[in-house]
Amino acid sequence: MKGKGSGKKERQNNLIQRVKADPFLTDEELADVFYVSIQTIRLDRLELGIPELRERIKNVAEKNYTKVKSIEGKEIIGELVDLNLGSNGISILETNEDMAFEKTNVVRGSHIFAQAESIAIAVIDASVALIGVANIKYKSPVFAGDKLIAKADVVRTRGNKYFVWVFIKVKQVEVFRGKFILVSFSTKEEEE
Amino acid sequence: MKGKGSGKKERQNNLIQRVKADPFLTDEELADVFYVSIQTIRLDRLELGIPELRERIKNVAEKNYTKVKSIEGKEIIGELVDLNLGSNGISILETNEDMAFEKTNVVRGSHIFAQAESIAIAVIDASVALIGVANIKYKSPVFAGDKLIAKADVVRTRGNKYFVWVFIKVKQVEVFRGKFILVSFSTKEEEE
DNA sequence: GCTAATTTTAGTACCAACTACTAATATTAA
DNA sequence: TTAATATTAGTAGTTGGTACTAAAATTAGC
Repeated sequence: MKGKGSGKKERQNNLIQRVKADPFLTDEELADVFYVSIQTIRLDRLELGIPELRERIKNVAEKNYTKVKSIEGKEIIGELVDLNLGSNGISILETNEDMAFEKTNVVRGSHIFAQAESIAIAVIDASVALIGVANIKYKSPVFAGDKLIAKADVVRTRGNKYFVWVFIKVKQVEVFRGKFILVSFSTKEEEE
Repeated sequence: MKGKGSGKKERQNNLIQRVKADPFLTDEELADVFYVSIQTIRLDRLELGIPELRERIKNVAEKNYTKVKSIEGKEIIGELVDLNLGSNGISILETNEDMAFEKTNVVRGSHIFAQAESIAIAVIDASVALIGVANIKYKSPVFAGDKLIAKADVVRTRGNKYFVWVFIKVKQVEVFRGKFILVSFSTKEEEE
């Protein structure tokens, strides 16, 4: 056996890793990496079902194109399953490992907060709403993959202030509760 | 003049819009859209400095590749500019319109919360930290483009509980304050 | 209306990064 | 040493282009 990690199997395993780590490598570059010919790389890709460079790039572009939008562009975090304006609402958020800390797989608090904030804003019957105060408590850690069910209830309204309670549960177990005081702005035009 | 929005200028303006809206269109498809030849589309792209399909896809892929990571993969939100473990820390977060509500340009509370949570976790000297309770207040709205400066101070430590205050300011004006009670887990191996 | 300028098409050669295929050469195993 | 497996070489064809030349169509100016 030769110096590198020779042998077909090893090379193919490494190839999978390489391509996953950097999908922007051409067959030629990969051939250089593994000290084999382009043809060998192509045979490997064929056997492993790895698409060609352009396909890979396209996949990354397409996946992320919608992904980015759904993360930062969405006005509501989680899926709204029930909503009675001015009264209550329910939203569901499926968590995944991208939302969690690498080491522990525990979902970052901000994602849970985002769902809660989002449903709280959605439930009040005002065009523009902002959080004034929030009093929140994380009761137990949420792990990647957990399905979060958030219930929001408007408990009081006073002028442009709304008091909303939000409870989030995972499999009937409460993992978060928060009291939000939302303030709705009158849409005053352009004030610098 | 013909039916569609004929004229070079109009077509080119529309072309810019089209390509921006969907970067995955080939010259051929664009030619069909505007009822002109492929050559015309290519001249237009040349004049407008619009790169070819593959370049566009690559750009989307590359931009989002790092972008997605920086949004959801990052362990710390904002840039850590000062950190004294167990005592205090400062982070800076540049906001943009992606973080804000479309209508009002007001930055979503969850982003501010995320910065605060993140610096609070960073500042305590424990490998794994989770929020137990947070008592927070948004003092005035933050607009897209504002630079958020977050200061965290550990005010008390009791067993595995840490009490951290976080203040966030925009141009010396306080926009957020929050009291976090963080709980550090002893890294118990694999408990299902 | 007629010429000149502009715009649009057509057509060719060439490129990158492939696929799909055939065939030869190395390497390894029995 | 022969058979099986793995690797390399080489050709033709594909997509979605660039870069270029040249002809045809359209429009503007007078």
